[in-house]
This record gives sequence, C-alpha cells and structure tokens, in this order.
Amino acid sequence: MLDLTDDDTLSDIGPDVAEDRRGKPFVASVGKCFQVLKAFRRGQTDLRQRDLGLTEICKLSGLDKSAAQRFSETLVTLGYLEKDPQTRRYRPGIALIDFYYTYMVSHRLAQIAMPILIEASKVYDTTVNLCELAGTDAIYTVRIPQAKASYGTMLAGRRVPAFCTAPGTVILANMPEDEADAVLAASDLRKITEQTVTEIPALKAQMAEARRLGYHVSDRQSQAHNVSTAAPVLRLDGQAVAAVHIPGYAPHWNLESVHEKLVPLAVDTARRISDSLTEAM
Amino acid sequence: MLDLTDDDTLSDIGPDVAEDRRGKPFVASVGKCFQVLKAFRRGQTDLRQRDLGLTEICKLSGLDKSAAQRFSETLVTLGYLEKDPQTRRYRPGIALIDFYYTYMVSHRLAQIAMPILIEASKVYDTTVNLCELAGTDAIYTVRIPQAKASYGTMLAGRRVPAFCTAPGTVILANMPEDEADAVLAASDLRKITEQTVTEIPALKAQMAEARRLGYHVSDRQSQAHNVSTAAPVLRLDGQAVAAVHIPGYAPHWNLESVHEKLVPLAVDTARRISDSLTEAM
DNA sequence: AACTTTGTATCACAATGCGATACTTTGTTC
DNA sequence: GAACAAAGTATCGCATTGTGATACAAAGTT
Repeated sequence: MLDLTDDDTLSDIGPDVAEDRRGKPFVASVGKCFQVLKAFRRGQTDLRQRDLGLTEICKLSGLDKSAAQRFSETLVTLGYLEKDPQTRRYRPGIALIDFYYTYMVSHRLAQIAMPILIEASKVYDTTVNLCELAGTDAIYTVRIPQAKASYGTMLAGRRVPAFCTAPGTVILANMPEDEADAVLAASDLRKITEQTVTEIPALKAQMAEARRLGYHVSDRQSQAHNVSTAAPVLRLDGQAVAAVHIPGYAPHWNLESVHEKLVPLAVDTARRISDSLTEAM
Repeated sequence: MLDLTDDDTLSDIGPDVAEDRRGKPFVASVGKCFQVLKAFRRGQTDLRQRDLGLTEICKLSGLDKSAAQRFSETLVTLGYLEKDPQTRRYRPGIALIDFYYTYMVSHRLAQIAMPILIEASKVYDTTVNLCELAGTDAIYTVRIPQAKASYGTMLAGRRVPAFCTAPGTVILANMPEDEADAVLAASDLRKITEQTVTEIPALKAQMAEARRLGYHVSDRQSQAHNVSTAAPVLRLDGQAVAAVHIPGYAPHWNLESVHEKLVPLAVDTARRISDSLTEAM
C-alpha cells in the first residue's frame, strides 16, 4: 500500500567536513547532534523506515550509546526529534521544517523563480523543478509537483549526484572549468543505470555539448525508464546559479517528445528566470 | 522589485523549552547552536534581510559575542550557514533543506495527501495547503501554490497562530477538549486584525460550530482582506491530525463565493485524505 | 586622520559533556 | 513462563571541552 520505492538515485547527505576550515572554532557537540539528525536521513533511504531506536542511531551516526542517548534526548527537548513513549523509538520532529522556511524565505532566486516555474508546470501539466548545486550533488530547492509523480520525487531537499543528471550537467557546464573539474574529481562516479556515463572525458564532452546547446537531456543515465531535461539559470556574467529541470516520465514521454516539447519549455523557463534575476541583482 | 511583504500573520519559531523534560540529559551547546539558526528566522521576518552580522546574531540569539562566533563558525563548517568572505555576514546554508526532506520523506500523511491536494488545486486553480498543529501554531507542511500568491505564502514551514486561523480552528475543534484548552491557554491571544476574536468563550463557540459543520471559514481574522477556509483531516477515531486549508484571495474571492465553492472543495478533499488514511493506519 | 563599530584571536579556568559501567525494562526463545 | 538476550535508562568521577573576559585587528564613519 505504501510504496516508498523510488526510481531515481539518491545521494547521501554530503561529506561530514567541509574544506580547509582548520583553525576555525568548532564545537564538537554541535557536529555530533547533526550526525544524529543525518542518521534519520540515512536510515530512511536505507530501510524505508520512519523511526529509529537508540541502537540504530548509534550505528548510523557513529556515536557511542551514551552520546547517542544524550543528543537524541536533547533534540527531543528542542522539538527536532519526537519520541514514541510506547516504542521508545525516535522520529524526525515537525520543527525540522522550520529550517526549510528559514532558508527559503531569504532566497531571492527561489522567490523570483517560483511563479515562473508554476506557469511552466501548467503548459504540459508536468512536474517542474529548480535545482542548485551543493558539493557534488544537485539539490532540488523548488518543486512544482504533478499528481502522478512518486512521492519522493515531489519533495524539495532531495539530492541527486550532479555528474549523471541533467540539472547537474547543465550547471557544471556553465561554471568555471576548474571548479567543475573539482566537482567531478570529488564525485563518486558509479554507474547508476546501464546508461550512466562515468568516464571523465566523456562527461566533459557532454558538458561542452550542454554548454553549446544551452540545455541537456539525460537519457536514462540516472533513472532506468525516464528521460529528463534541464536548462541553466544564468547570472549576468554567464555563470550558472541553478537549473530548471523537467522530468519526462516513462509511459507518457519519450526521447523524441521530450526534445520536441520539454526542452524548449525548460530553456524558455530558465531564460525567463535568468532575465528576471539580472534585473534584481 | 523584491516584495517580501506578507499579508498574513507569522508566528515566531516556538518556545525554547518544551514540557516537563527536566532530568533528561541535555547538551547546552546544541541548544545554543539552534538559537543561532533561529536568529536567522527572526531576523528575516523582522528586518526583511537575508543575512546577519555577528553582532546581530548576538542580539537575536541572546548569546554573547564569543559564543555567537563559535557557533556561527561551527555551523559554517557544517554547511548550515554560509559566510560571505567580503561582508563577513552569515546567511542560511543550503544544507538546511536536507532536514525538510528528512522530515517529509517519512511522513505518511503527507505522502497520502499530496496527490489529493494537487488534484484539488486544479479545480479552481487555487493554492491548497496541508496544515499540522505544533504547539500553539499551525505549520504548513505541504503547499500546492498558484502563481499569483505572495512568495511567503507559497513556502512550506510557515507558522501561523492556531487560534485565529481556519486550519488551527478546525484542528483544535476536533481534538480532546482538554488539549485544545491547553493550546488556547498557552496562546498569545493578540488581535491580529480588527476582526480577530480573542476571548476564550467566543473562540470555544467558534470551535464548537466548526466541529458541528465540519469546516471553518476565517473571515479576515488573521488577514486583512482575505477569507480562507479549512476542513479537518480525521483519524478513524475522529481526532484531527491535520487540516486542508484553501485561501481565497481578495479580489477574486469573497465570503459568498468561498462558501459556495471553496468550502465544499476543502471538505471533500479533507474527507478523501481521511479515508485514505484510515485504510493505511 | 581620529574615532567608532564590528569581527577575530587568545587563553586560563572549571564547568560541562564524556563514556565506562551498572541497572532496568522489553521482548524473544525454548 | 522461565531463562536469556537485547535494547533502553541512569549514574558518576574525570579531564576534556567549551567558556567568556580581554586584548587585538580590521572595516566603516565622521
């Protein structure tokens, strides 16, 4: 009944440490509390399970039992986890949602893009997404969903690997080459489907092509049956800040119809957002 | 150009401490780091400003300069804040979005509700929301937006006071009376507009009426020019777990047309979700 | 150029978080 | 249903870790 199966690839939640921030003050307890929260994301994608026991939190967070207990209880007190008094298991708390709002409310790009994306979604009654690059992942920040999509693909916050997805490709294609190279070098270049391209030269050729064309079509590179397209949102200086992504799900859309209809829609939508952006920034 | 003005009431981010959790282990550093993150939410609604300097973080979080620095830098290292090297100001980091996904992906109610809400939004081309109660606030967890709405009202994670909004009223009306009373008692019963009802007896009468009718129409109680309606999503035992909320914005909708069209839509949508729920739970 | 404001670095102290250990409860097996 | 295993909770002395007053540096302002 509850089908959590997802057809596309998920990324884990990113590296635990950032760049060269050594020397900066760092409060270890804070890092550990986020390890606990991350455990729930890992736990969910792995086990399709909504809540975790203390022992599972230990394993998924890498903390010992005492620490896991302390931080879990702390997070319950703060409302970021909830604890079932019966089962004594923990689950994500509703207060977590606050941070989405905190991030998005100050996000000018999303603010500008939202109405344009909504309009676009109506043209062919399709899902339309806005993606941004975060490390080696593309994160969906705004999603205008359609009823037939699977639940996981309706949610903002989803991460997918940049190198093998249409939105990732167009963003990488329109950023400084050395930065793009760094992302590829840091990426875990695994074959997700049979079609996934994993060789750096082939990927760079794809990116060059995407840059030339102004869009990219991902033909079952990360999803077995689906074709999706993306076009870059560009700053005045030509650098990509995001991508408009439109998936074409299997029965209804194919390579041909995506090229004919969704590609122009994605390109046009991204261009409209880019134009509005440069005015405001 | 960038209009961040919002027409409805926002709640602050909730109490800093929960119930009677004394005795439970608590890591103070973790609490303080969340004070810093909350500062950004406060800062944004107050100042309509996207980033905060260290001194502002001090004021908004209640921490001293050293602590503010330590926790801000820690959060930067973890990716939950970003720091502009030029201005040395901090802003929310994209990694914050991860927690929305973490919460939502395991949320069976949202999963069930999403397609039904999408369908409903197409009937009159309106925004349709799913709200849940958190403390004295109603939090929007799922929003199907329409292009004409203001940005703030498109975002999941928004909090509004329960007592003076339609979704809050229908949820309070369909929960154990003592719990509802407790929520009202804890609420900050301020007049938001001229029409806001703030007397407990009047509020309880409203709730009784909402319970009898199966819906509630909020006539400019929290928004000066708008009328909105909500209907409860009920568990098999009749307890509310959420509310379907449909706002009727001013020029297009009025009290009459809301009653005629949006009320039946909200009631029907909430009932369809309730029915799917009980099967699954 | 003098001043104010804001951000960064330092460091000795002890409070605070740590985690090994022991205890209690749940639920699993025979 | 007794015996056992596994998961969750409580305890507590130690020293690690975070603390915050102070001093310093770098931007902004007059």
